[in-house]
Amino acid sequence: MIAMEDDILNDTRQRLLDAAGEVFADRGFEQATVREICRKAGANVAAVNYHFGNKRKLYTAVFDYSQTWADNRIDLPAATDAPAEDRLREFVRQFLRRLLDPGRPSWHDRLMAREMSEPTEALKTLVDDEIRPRLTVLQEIVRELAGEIPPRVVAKCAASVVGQMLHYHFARPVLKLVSPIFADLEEHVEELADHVTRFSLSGISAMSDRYRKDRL
Amino acid sequence: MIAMEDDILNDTRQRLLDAAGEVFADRGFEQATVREICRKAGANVAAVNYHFGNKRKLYTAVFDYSQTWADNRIDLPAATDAPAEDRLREFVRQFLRRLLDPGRPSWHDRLMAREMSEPTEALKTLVDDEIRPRLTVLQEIVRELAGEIPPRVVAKCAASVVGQMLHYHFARPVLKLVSPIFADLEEHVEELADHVTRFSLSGISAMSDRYRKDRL
DNA sequence: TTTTGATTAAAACATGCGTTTAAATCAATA
DNA sequence: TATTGATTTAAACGCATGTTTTAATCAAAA
Repeated sequence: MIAMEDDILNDTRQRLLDAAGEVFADRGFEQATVREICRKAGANVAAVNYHFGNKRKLYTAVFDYSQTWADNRIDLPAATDAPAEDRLREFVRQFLRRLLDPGRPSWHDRLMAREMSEPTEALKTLVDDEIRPRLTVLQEIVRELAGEIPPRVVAKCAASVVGQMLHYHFARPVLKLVSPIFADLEEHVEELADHVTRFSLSGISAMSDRYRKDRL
Repeated sequence: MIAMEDDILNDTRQRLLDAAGEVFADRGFEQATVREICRKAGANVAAVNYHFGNKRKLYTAVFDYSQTWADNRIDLPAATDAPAEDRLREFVRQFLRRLLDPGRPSWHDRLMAREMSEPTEALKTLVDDEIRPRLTVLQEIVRELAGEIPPRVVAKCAASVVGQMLHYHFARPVLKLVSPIFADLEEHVEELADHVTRFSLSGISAMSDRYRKDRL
C-alpha cells in the first residue's frame, strides 16, 4: 500500500516487452515460447495476443523498443579529433562491454548477435539503424590508421576486429570448456579489450605496410 | 536393374545419417524435425525410431559418424619441421576451406560451429576429440611464433585467430547485407585465408614484442 | 450506485511435434 | 513353396505450441 508497487504499476505491455527481450535473446524467436514470456511477465497467456496481436509482432515490438533504448546509451566513441588509436581502443571497449557485461538490458546486444547469425525479417532495419553506422565508424578508424589501402582491405580489417570480439560471445560455451582462462569473461572485459586492440592495431598496420609497398 | 542403384542399395540407416547431418547442421537440434529428415532420406517417419531409438540418439549417431568421417581428411597441418609461419597459413587455409566450402559433407563443420555456440551434451566429447587437438596445434604455432609469452596470452592469440575465421561463418548473413564484398565468400576462401594469416602474424608478433619488453 | 469500456483470466482450439502401434511387405531360409 | 524374421508403412497417440474464445474483473464516467 505504501510503495514497492513499482513493478505492479508498470503496464502489462511494458513487462511483456522486457520479459520477451530476455527470452528471445536467450532462446531465439522459434525456441522462445509465449507461455514462458507471459510467466516471466506475470501475465496471462492471452496477454501477448491482446497487446501485440501475435508472437511475431511482439518480436518486432521488442526490437523497436530495444533500439530506442540503445539510442539513449553513449555511442559512437568519442570526438573525431582524438587519435585513431584511442578511438579504436574505445570502440573495442564499448563493444565488448555491451556484449559481455550482464548489465541492464543486456539482452539488446545478445538479440543483435542472434539476428546476425540467425536472421529474421528484423535484420534489415537492424543493419540500417544500428549495425552499419557502427561499422562505418570502425572502418573510418581503420582507414585513418592504415592510410591508403583498398576499401576491400578496410572491410576485411574491420571484420577481423569485430570477429575477434564476437568470438567471445558466440563461442563462449566452448571457450569455457576448453580453457579455465575463459571461465569468467565478464570480469575480464578490460583485459580482453586491451588484447583485441593491440592485436588489431598491429594487424592493421601490417595491411598498411603491405599495400603501401605494392604501390611504390 | 543395371546400375544407378547406388543410392537405393544404401541402407536406410545410412541415408538417415546423411539427411540428419544436413538438417541438424542447418537448423540445430531442436529446430530440426524428424519428419524433414525422413522426407529427405526417402524414409518413413518411424524409421528414425526403428534404426536409432529416438531423435536424440540419432543426433549423437550423426556426431559419431561425422567425426569418423573427419578423421579421413587431411588434418593437423603439415610436418612439424615446417616454419611456424607456413604452418599457420596452412592451418587457416584448411580451417576456412572446411567452414566455407560447400563440399561433401560440409555439414560436419557447420555442426561443430553450432555446438560451439548452442551446446548439447555432445559438446564435451567433441571438444576432447576434435576441438582441443586442433587448438593445441594452433597454440603450439603461436608459441613458436611469439617466443616466451604467458600461456594466457597464447590462449588469447589463438582466440583472435579462430575468432576472425568463425566470424565469416556466424556473421555470414549480416556480412552479405552489409557489404557486397562479402557476397560470395565461398569463392574467396584463399583471399580471406591470406588476410587472416597476415593480420594474425602481425598481431602475434606484437604480443611477442610486448612481453619481451616487459621481461627486460 | 450503475454503466461502460478496457483489461485480465481460464479454458478450449487447431496444429505440428516426437513417438508408438500394428499391420503389410520384403528377403532369405527350410 | 511355405515360413520366419527384419524392415517398411500408414495411422494414431500424447503433448506442447500459438492462438482464440468467452466470461470475469477492474476503473472510471454517468
